[in-house]
Formats: sequence, C-alpha cells, structure tokens
Amino acid sequence: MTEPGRKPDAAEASEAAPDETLRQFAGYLIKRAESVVRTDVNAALAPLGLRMFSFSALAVIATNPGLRQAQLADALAVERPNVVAVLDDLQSRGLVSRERAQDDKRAYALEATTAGHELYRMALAAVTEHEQRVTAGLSERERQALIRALTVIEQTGQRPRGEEEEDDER
Amino acid sequence: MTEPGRKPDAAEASEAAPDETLRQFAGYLIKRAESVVRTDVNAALAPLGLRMFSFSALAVIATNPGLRQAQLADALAVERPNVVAVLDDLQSRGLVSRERAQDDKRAYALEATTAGHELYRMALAAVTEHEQRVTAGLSERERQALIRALTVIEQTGQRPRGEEEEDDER
DNA sequence: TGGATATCGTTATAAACGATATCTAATTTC
DNA sequence: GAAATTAGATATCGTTTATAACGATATCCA
Repeated sequence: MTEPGRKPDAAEASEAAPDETLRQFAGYLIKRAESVVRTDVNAALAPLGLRMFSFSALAVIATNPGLRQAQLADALAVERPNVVAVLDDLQSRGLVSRERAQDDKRAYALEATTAGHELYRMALAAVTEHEQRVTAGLSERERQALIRALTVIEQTGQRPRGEEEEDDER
Repeated sequence: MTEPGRKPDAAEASEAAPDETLRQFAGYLIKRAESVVRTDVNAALAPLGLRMFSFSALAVIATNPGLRQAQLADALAVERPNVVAVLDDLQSRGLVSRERAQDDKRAYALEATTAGHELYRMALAAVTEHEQRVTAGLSERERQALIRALTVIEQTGQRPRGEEEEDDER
C-alpha cells in the first residue's frame, strides 16, 4: 500500500474521485447537494417540529393568506394529495386554519394562526442560519449566481420538452 | 381576471410567486431543481432500463474496474445495503460481474462486462443530452460556476458541523 | 333547466430512495 | 488463537412523491 507509484489499478486510484466522470454533470451534483441540504435543514428544523416540506408549506401559507390547498400544492410543485397530511398536522397543532371559502364550498382558505406566524418566524431564522452554513464556502455573488442558475434550470426543465424561448407567458 | 390592478388579495397575487420568500434560499431551489433533474434524467434513461442511481453505479464501475461494493457505496454517498439490489439487477442483466477478490474472499471486485460498457456508452450519451437540455438556459461559464458552487456546498455540508477551513486532509 | 364535465379536498395505494440493525463469513489485531 | 472488525446480504422502516378513484360542489352548454 502507498507504494511510490505506478498503475494504481483504478480500484485504489488515489488521484481522482471514483465518481469523477459523474461530477461533470450539474444534475449529479444537484442530487448530491440536495441530500446534504435536506439532511442539514431537517436537523435545523427538528427542534421546531418541522421538516423541509412542512416549513415550506407554512412559509407559503403565512405569506399568502387565503390560499387554497390546490394553489399551495401548485406553489410547492407537488400533487394535491401530498399537502393533505402536512396540513392536517399543521392544523392539529394550531398553526394553520382551514376555513371554507365562501365563494367555493369545496375549497379551504388557508391561513397561518398567530402561533403559526410565531413558529414561522423562528423557523425562518433557523433556515436562514442553515442556508448560511451550507453556503459558507461561497461568496454572496456566487450564492446569487447559484440561485439564478438553479432558477433557470427549474424553469427550463418545467417546460413540456421541445420549447426554448417562445415566451409563452402572454 | 387580469383586471387593471389593485389589491391582488395575496391569494391571487399576480406579481410575485407564492413561494417568493423561499426562493431566496439556495437550498429550496436545489430541491426543486433536483426534482426537475430526476424526472428528466429518469425519462432519458428509461429506454435503457436504467435509472439515475443504477446509471451512476454503472458509470463508477465502468471507470473504476476492480472496485468493491463498499467503495462503490462510498463513491455514491449511500449506505452499503443500498447498492446490493442495484448490483443484483445489473449483474442479472449481464452488465456487471462480481468476482471474489483474491486477496479478500469476503469482497467482490466489480467490473463492467462488454455489454455493460456498451450500455454505459449509450447511457452516457443519453445523460449528456439530458444535461444539455436542462442546462440549455445557461452559458457554459454559468454551468461551470454552478458545478463549482454545488461541489463547495456538498463538501461544506459533508463536514461534521463546526469545521471551516482546517484542512483536515493531512 | 338539467345533464355532462371539471374541480376541490380526501383516501388508498404504490414506487423510489435511503437509513438502521442484524446476520454470515472472512479478516485483522493482539 | 480469541476478540474485534470488515464485506456483503437480508430484513425492515421512514420519507418523499406519484397515481387512481371517490364524494361534494361548481361550471358549462344545449
């Protein structure tokens, strides 16, 4: 082991990471970064009884009073059934209210309660800390560039496939 | 709808996205981008009978002949049990061989078969196409900056917590 | 007006992903 | 050579996210 050097046999190549080929793909690194972020943010939110997803839901509700469940699901880019359990939890803990919409008796108007806003404030602080922690290796300019790049990717990928720059928003 | 403008009532605010607050966090955008990437890459690999994870495994094996399972798991940042089923699949399809290591009869030396290399070539082309598709909105410089930023985040987050720049790698 | 159709929230279910605990066989340590 | 460790396998579980289908309400339109 650690012989001066020659033919590292690949299995124990010390020069390059074994996944070097994959690391040229942003997609691969996004997946790995997502894992790191999810672990860290969930740890940061655990003391507050929240996870990444319930925090996101609370944030969207707190900043968009009157939102309906389908709109919430849409905002979070998940299917409608996926928000039900989260809302059950948030509501049972008195953080969010579900009031029947007066103009549509099928729908609920979602609102954060006082306790919900309070918890949201604390959770937002915890998540902000988390963000600073995981992006500590980046300058603010780099972090902003990252945010822009990710936004572009998300929007690019959202398209049906085969679109480019058609400006279909109006 | 689309009335000239005033008091959008938040529930139907047309100016800002409902998750505007969350979009200032790289972590949130990483999660959303991951979803887009995963969906797209899995669709790209489906015709080849691969998913993102099995492709990654095949790539690492093909470029690191003789690798052991534990090293593969390590390279892919997952626990050892998680590679077993994937290898069972790849092996049963004749893409990967598991030969007992001569210096350690517990371990397997993993290698891609000729068919495995062949499929890997095709899959690599499909993934490269996918990468170009999802990063079509970025310049090559932006894409490289994204890759660097994600690498930094991954490494930052990997640390036990409370480390910074200690250079604990010797 | 009234039937077809669509939408809202819900339930049930399943696939994919990834972790932990434990087992065996083999290996290393002392 | 006994004890501790390691490699891979198995079983199991939790999380995340999707689809299908259902009851209730709302909208469309002939």
